[in-house]
Amino acid sequence: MNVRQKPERTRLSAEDWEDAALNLIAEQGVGALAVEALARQLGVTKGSFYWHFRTREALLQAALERWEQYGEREIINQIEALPDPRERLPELFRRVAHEVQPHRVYAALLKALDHPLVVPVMARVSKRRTEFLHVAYTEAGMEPTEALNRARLTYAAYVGFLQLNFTLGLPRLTHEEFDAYVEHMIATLIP
Amino acid sequence: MNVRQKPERTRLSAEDWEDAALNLIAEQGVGALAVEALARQLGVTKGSFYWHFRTREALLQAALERWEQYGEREIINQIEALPDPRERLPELFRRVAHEVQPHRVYAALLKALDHPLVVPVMARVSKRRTEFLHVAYTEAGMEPTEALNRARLTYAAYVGFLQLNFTLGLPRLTHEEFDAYVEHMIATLIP
DNA sequence: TTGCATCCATACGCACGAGTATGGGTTGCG
DNA sequence: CGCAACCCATACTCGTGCGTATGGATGCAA
Repeated sequence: MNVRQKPERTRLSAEDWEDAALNLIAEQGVGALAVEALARQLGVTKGSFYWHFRTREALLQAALERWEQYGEREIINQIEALPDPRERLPELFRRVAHEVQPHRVYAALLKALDHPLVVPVMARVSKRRTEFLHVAYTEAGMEPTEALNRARLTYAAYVGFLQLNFTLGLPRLTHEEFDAYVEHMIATLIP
Repeated sequence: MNVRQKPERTRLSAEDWEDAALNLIAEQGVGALAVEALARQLGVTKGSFYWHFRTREALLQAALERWEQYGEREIINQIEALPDPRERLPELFRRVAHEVQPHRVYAALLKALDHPLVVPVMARVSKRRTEFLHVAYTEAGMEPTEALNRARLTYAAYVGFLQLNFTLGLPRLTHEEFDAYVEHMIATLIP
């Protein structure tokens, strides 16, 4: 029903603008989020935009909220369904490693941590994920204090890898090398 | 009225501009690097700037080169002087953890990885440091392949920690918690 | 069909920051 | 002393991107 492709542009909704904004952020970063550029991409003009949103910041705000809520139902929920707690962490690592697309926005927002609207969102998301890791490590048999530090270390490694390999594109890893790296992470970080 | 209050220096050199640029980058990011803002901070006007540099990009380029060359003689050289290879990695971790200031520019550049001038610099610096870790892990008794992955993991953890705690300011760690985290890193990542 | 809300186009104002033109002041040196 | 080379101030131009004003087009309900 909702056939919204590039050639066939019916009327737009606020959600369409938010999705387009997230795509643009994922590809070119928060700094590249300009209303006229987005309008061109959607096949309309600024007049449309300023009917749906009061300002550019409002769009960013809405897009971030949308992304955060969408992220609620992410891999974490599937992982928690696994019966054996000891299976969860390795499985989490492997899944995260092979789901490339969802991390693009996160990597882009990581580079926009100077923007006031981005900071609280990233703080919440990162906190939530780190806490999940904390619980997972505890359930895997670690004592709480050590589990917390391990969770921080793990998440830092994730974030750093995103920056280095994703954004910086260094080093260029083949599939085999990448898989070996993931297995090395698992062997090193999971007791 | 003597308008020039802060520095005694009445005439500026290109190096003065580059240092000021690096300070501004460390505090407010690459995006905040504006010539008129810098000029105000230095107590002069644009006229001075465009005598020393042809363009804004030229200043950024020069500042990055200056930072990279300054970074050559960093902690790494001191660490290599340690006689016992097994002592080097723990000592490196502890020193890096307590030298806060030199990481500010690196953290800021991490958020500017979409800028064409920043990417090659960061690629070189990160590559150099990772290779140093690779050698260090090898000398500590690891086999080369595992040592390389461990080096990548370690450096990713460093980068991620920078982003999360430095830029995002999360979580707020006390000195004791931070030291405990560092020791946990050492125990986990160093064989 | 009429009337109203929704959605968009066109044309503008305006702030901000990069870069230019040009002249004045300062310093070193013969 | 005097003259360059050097350093900086003032006053512009110009492109870009946000936001506004206003009217036209489209869909839906009565």
